[in-house]
Amino acid sequence: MKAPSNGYLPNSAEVEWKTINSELWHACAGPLVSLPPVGSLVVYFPQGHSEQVAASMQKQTNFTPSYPDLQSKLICRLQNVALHADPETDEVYAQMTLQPVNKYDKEAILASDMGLRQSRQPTEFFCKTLTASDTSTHGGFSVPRRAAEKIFPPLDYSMQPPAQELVAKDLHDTTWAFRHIYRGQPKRHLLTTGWSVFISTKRLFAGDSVLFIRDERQDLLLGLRRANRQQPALSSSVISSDSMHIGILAAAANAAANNSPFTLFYNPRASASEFVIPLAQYNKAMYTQASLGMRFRMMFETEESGVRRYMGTITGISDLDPVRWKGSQWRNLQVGWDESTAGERPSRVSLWEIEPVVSPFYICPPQFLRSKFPRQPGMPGVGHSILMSFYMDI
Amino acid sequence: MKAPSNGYLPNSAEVEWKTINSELWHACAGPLVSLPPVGSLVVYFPQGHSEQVAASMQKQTNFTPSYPDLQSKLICRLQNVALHADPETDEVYAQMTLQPVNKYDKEAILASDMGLRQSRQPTEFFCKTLTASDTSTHGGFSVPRRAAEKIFPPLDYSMQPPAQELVAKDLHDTTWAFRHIYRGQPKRHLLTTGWSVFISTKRLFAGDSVLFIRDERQDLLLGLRRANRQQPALSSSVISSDSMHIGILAAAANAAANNSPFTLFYNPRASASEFVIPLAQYNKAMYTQASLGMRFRMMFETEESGVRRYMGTITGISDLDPVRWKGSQWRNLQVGWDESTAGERPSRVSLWEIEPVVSPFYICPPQFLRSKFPRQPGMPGVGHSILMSFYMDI
DNA sequence: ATGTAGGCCAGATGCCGACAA
DNA sequence: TTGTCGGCATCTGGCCTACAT
Repeated sequence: MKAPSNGYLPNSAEVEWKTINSELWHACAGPLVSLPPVGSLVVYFPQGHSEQVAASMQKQTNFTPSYPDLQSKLICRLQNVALHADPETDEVYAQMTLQPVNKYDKEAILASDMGLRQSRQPTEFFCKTLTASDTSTHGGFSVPRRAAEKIFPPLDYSMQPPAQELVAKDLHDTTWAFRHIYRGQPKRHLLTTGWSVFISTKRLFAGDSVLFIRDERQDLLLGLRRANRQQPALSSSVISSDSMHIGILAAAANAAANNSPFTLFYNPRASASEFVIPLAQYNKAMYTQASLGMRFRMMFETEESGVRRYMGTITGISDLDPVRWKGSQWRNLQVGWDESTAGERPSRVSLWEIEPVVSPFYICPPQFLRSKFPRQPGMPGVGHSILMSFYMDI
Repeated sequence: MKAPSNGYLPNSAEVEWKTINSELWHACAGPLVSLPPVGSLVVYFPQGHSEQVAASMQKQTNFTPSYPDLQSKLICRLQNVALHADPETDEVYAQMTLQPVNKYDKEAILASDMGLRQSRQPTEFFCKTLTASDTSTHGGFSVPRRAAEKIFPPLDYSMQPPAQELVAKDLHDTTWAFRHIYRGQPKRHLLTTGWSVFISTKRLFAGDSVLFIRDERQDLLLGLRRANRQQPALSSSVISSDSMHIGILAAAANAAANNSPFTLFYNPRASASEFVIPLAQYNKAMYTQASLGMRFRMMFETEESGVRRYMGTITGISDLDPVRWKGSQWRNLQVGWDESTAGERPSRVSLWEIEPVVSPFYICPPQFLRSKFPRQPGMPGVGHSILMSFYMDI
């Protein structure tokens, strides 16, 4: 599982090898991001983009593109995944090549059994949101005690003061060196020399996060996640995102019509919700009968790169865009949240994002499920086994 | 012709008003950039992009998109133009909405008579390429004498030393203040206080250019043009440019098939050659019979934002991409240049970029022209009048 | 346990004329 | 005419501890 000279790749058998360190990429992408394995089937929901595009396009040009050939979902085979990081911002993104699949044949089911791959969090890492002091020109970086002891090589505490040089590599294989010192009253771990050039070169500010991970070879890797600063109005995202999204819709429509592959870019930290879903995950969700008042849990990322589940209730089921994407399941569930810090959580979610909280009484009998989701020709009857594994997962 | 509070717009009757200062935008775009007026007909040559896309796509994914419905050119009505500037880089670009036109009807000819609009250079402006001293932290900006006397408000030379504060606005309406002082031995104009923050905030380096223009209200405007630095490999341009270009091809193909409008972005300083050509300019070029050995002139931009013509000879006529865009006229002329500083000038150009150098003996009789470019059904016979105006223009 | 402020020194910033191309 | 350098005053950057939360 080891790539020759650049860390190791969890999915190296399936993911094309790139110079990007895959473990660091996933750490930067966050704990909730899991890319489907190459060769699997995925569901691509174009309206995930359309929603955002329509708003900005209408502002800009009073014109909304329409692609009548494009269904609200598109089942594809994932031909290729490549990991990238923007050299300016270190923003991580993935490039996927998708081949539309027309027939819902047996191969589809087999491939769907490849299932989801959990994105393993690196075993040893920490993530800290930068404070004003961390980013000031006046001083260095204050390392949380547990983090320093877990991740950094142990200091020689017989020295006065204990200190060493740390070397870490970022996603572009650029090397950064820091002086790690343990001093002050009370004693603390600090990064001094080298820290300010890192901060200024990467253009980091208070609120952004840095993460250090230690790989199997004890090498230090250094990633970052920028805070979601509001984009300046009429920014380059007009080009790089809107135009891209329009292009994605057009390319998907074209690819579906011609049975040809197309490429899209997935930026996990820019788009809050997935628009490429592993077919297994989608199928699993389709066995859930969503209903008003249904209780569910959903995972969110914490500031320290962990996950936490919040509970909510389905308050409505309706099309997000009844005109252009009627009957689409993309964010068709309106939800309320138990905890009142509401602004942070979305008011609309999709069925495959949530985990229903079920009591045995709420299990729908299989025959009801089949009547709502009739078995496709050539699709073997796997309802029970999937149903079982589904409940076992919860 | 004046917009209420933000400079004036040369094309204000036709170009939608934006918060971008149009005069400064055109100055930054360069003397050779002229946008066609809204409402006119333009020819869109998709392969201008395809050429670049194919190379990078094959590197990335071993997959070249193909859009069989897309002809090598697409006649469109220009519905809208908006001017923008990237807030990070100040790179100027235009956003155009194009409606494909299927019929080559009379309206097309009338619209084509709207002709080209010359991009007027601002009357009072100067452009200087920054030296190492200009960008060093050690000092300020040395203003060329003629430039300072032409553009800046006159100094009070009775002061010792003569000095004043200059205030200028950039494309984002951000205000910059500089101390303008006339001192030294020999005397010279310098910008001191305020200059270094401008340099560092805009991230300018030796080789980049700044330009000061004075508008009709005597206000100073401040633009910049970055040197063509080589892009870092696998940069964000993979997203913002390649994906965009693919999207443009797909969107154009879709729009042509559905007779619907599409939007594209035109970055005049990134793409060396036009891919949106005013129909009048195209038609005019089509009355030129290109032949091996033909002499021509072509305009290029000088470093100081002027233009100069170089002479060359047509050395070959061949398809740029014989497989996918057979018979396309986009850069189908291979050329040699008279002056031997060859590397700077392209080896392939398109017919509408050049000005043939003709002697009376080389004028083709009209009947020959007609046999090569047969009159379209419904297209009135305007050959002679256009032919005349063409030669008069030279 | 860790964020921020004050002290203090070294090195960078930035204004100047000299000189040369 | 204007690019670069040496001289020099000033200010910021950056390492340290103290103190507060």
